[in-house]
Amino acid sequence: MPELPEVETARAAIERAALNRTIADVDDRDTYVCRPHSPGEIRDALVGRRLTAAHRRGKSMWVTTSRSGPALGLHLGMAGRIFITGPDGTVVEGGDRLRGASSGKPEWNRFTITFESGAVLRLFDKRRLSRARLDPDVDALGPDAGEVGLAEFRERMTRGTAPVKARLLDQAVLAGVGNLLADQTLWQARLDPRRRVDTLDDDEVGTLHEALRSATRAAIRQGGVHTGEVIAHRGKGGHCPRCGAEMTRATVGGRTTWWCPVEQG
DNA sequence: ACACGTGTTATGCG
DNA sequence: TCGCATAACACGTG
Repeated sequence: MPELPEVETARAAIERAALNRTIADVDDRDTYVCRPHSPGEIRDALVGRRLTAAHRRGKSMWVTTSRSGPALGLHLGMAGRIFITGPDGTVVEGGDRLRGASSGKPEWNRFTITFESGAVLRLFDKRRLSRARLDPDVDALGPDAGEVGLAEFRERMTRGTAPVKARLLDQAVLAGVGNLLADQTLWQARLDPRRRVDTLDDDEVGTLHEALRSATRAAIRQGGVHTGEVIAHRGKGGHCPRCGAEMTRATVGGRTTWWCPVEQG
């Protein structure tokens, strides 16, 4: 689920509901999610401090802490979510449409911060591909996909010979695009996902850049990549919402890819 | 039972 | 070493 738009939603939730409260306890016992730390390491670094600001680049978040403490890096992996509950236990962030914090097995809470107020921040993940770690290295990431300017986008996108979809998914080139946002963006730009980046002309690069911005912003505004017009039509028997042609499926850039064979030819 | 998967990263190959 | 492709990771879901 989580691509750039979902992560931005989670970041904003932390900003609204979890800053400037003193941390009373941290459950960091999941050694896979908290790797490479050992149990208690993150807890010891955070207890007594406050979260002071929530940042994001692409799909990576990091939260700074008071008294020059380490930053807490959070990554939602493929299925992670952030839930925040108030002192009375009600879900104040992350509980969209009745599916609240109470649903799901307790062991799917992979990392938990309890504040002195009684409020709780939880990293919830049915899988275990989410991650919590201290002082994450975000320097290897490319510029945020929602912010990158045209000149830098062109430079980074068109180097080499990879298929354009694979390049969009490369977090070192551009941070934040996942499989669904890539398909939505390419559909909006009317580009074949298999097109080699070195064959794109200036117009196509410009169109792609604009499509990326608009798809990203729309997804943030509407609450997730699932709201993209073409996303519901990915799947067997799906049709292009513009021209009605049957959607084509193949693996591109190592991921399942759906596109309109007529318009994205 | 088995294939699939919205992310990241180690490994392998030319 | 670079650029790219693939497997592996963990584990629920259809």
